[in-house]
Amino acid sequence: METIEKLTKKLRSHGMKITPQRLMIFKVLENNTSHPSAENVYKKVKRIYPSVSFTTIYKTLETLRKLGEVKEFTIDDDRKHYDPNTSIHHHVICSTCKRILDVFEDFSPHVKLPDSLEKDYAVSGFQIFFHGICKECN
Amino acid sequence: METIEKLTKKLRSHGMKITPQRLMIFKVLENNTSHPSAENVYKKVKRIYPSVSFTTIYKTLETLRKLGEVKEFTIDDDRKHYDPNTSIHHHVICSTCKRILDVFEDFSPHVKLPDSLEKDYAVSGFQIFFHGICKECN
DNA sequence: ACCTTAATTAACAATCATTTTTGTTTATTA
DNA sequence: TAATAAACAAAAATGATTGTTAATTAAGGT
Repeated sequence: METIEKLTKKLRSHGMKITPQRLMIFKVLENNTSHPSAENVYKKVKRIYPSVSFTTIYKTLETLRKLGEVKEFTIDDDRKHYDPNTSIHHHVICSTCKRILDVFEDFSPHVKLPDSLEKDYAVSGFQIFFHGICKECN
Repeated sequence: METIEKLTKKLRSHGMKITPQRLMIFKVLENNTSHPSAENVYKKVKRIYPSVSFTTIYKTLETLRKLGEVKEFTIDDDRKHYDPNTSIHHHVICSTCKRILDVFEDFSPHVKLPDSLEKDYAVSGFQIFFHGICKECN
């Protein structure tokens, strides 16, 4: 995701409007490496903007996806997750704590994969997801 | 000038807005063959829209000119006149009553020109103006 | 040249028109 | 049952327009 400044320019250039709701959602996402679901975003935004609606979260995330500012993916359950880092990389979900971690190169140093790696070749939007066990849970 | 309906569409397609002031000015101009000055338009609009400002008249006439909806010309004094008929034609000003009349062909049947025609070859924006005497004044 | 006067334009804050966005409610999907 | 989308009226965002005031331009008169 671009900086919020550039993002607002992008909105303008597309005839879209800059609203406090959107700015809050941008702030929650920027530099966010936790791969939040819509609900995660909703709860965080709600803290500082209590009247925000869930529908607005959905719509804004869809807007960001269309603008190419976030990647959308499904990995653990039936909910969508959002990643403001749009560079090509893969994800590993920890079988124990269910945290989702980024794998940028072969295997990220932050992630410890078990020897008997259970590769799950679910392909979704050119992204491959792995199941593993993270450092903290090992 | 186009019909008001088409004109509003043209405004829209240019990202311009339809305001009551503009609609009044359009109505005053449509099918108007009196070649009004800005002041003429102002006075007519003011009757039904008393709070309208002179500046708005000027700006709207300039807008219409830019959109190619009126022809602007000067003929008698130092004031500009506006003609919603944008087809190519000439104008005759009556030396006596100062009315401006259209000359579409060689000489319009509506205009009686004196034998000793004093042609005034003032060229302004591809229009040629003549001085003559109209039927009523002859 | 200078002064008046009238026509037109410029600057700019306040208002308006219009489209987008929001949020409620209701549907759909899995 | 939970997650997401659709529909639509109400609200907000925003750029265009308006109107006030002040500046400019141009012509004529003294």
